[in-house]
Amino acid sequence: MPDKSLSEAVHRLMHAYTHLLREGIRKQQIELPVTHIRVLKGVCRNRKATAQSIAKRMQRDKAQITRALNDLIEASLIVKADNPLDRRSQFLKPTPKGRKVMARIDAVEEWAVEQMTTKLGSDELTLFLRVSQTMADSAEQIANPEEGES
Amino acid sequence: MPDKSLSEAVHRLMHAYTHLLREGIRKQQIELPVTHIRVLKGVCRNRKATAQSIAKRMQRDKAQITRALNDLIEASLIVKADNPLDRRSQFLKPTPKGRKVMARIDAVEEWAVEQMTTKLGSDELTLFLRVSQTMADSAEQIANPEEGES
DNA sequence: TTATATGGTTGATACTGTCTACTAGATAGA
DNA sequence: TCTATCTAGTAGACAGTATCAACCATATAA
Repeated sequence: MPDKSLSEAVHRLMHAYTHLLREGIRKQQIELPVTHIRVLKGVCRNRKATAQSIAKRMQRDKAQITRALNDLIEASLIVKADNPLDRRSQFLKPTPKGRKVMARIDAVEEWAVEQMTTKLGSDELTLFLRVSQTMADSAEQIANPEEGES
Repeated sequence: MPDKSLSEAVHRLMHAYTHLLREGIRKQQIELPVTHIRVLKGVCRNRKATAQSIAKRMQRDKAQITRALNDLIEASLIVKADNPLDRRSQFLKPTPKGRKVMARIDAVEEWAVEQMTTKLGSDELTLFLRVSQTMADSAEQIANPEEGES
């Protein structure tokens, strides 16, 4: 039973992946920490993204999201637009510059994934993804026992 | 091609797992951050563990390890013993108290893994582990292109 | 003996995650 | 309407994680 090693495997994988990603990002001269990149991705992927929706999607504290958004705005990568439905909140959308950076980040990420998966078959990768999702689902259900799913 | 989702999957899994683990640790009234636990594990698992060997095994900065070790010593969970082979370094070993805490941590980790893997077959889990190792290996090879293996 | 390398420590700093309190606006109920 | 309560976003504070550079003591090579 490889119980114990699961913990180490996840940590190691996460660490290795983050490093690889940062390496690629550094080479592309993109000056953003990984979290900011994930937030930017959230903004680019969803029309009508709000701070709240991104926080929910990423399962992160909204304070953290706000700070990342501020940095992204500071860097002119995204802008806020009024949300006519709720004056407390604003829609977020990438600037042209933001889209360009996003495209370069996508390329880097693709490269990183490629580096990591060269030795794997696509069936293995698919199963890996499915298993990760299942495990994350289970873990989240224990942690926040709501969202009845059965 | 589920390229993009690999990144999110790894992040999500890591986050979910860390939370689950911390939840279990908290319930057990163990007052240690996850990194310290991993270091303690390193000390317990290897006779003749040194700061250096643990840093290497965990692929973490030795400064981080030193600080974690200091906290563990402070908490009387481990002790240093002279290393007769090299007076600069010391062997690390758990105290009886440290072993007891380690046992409880093992139980928590087992529980966490169980929670996450109830919906999975052991074959899926095995493959998952193998795939993670392979990906981490590949990523590390890009990042530190040494340890020639071909 | 001198130069260099290594194990470990310390300081500084950046990134990540979380909690609390707060504001401004939304919403439901009396 | 007025009031209580809720929610979106912000700001402060702090813990945890990761990394880099300088340093000391010892080891090792030249």
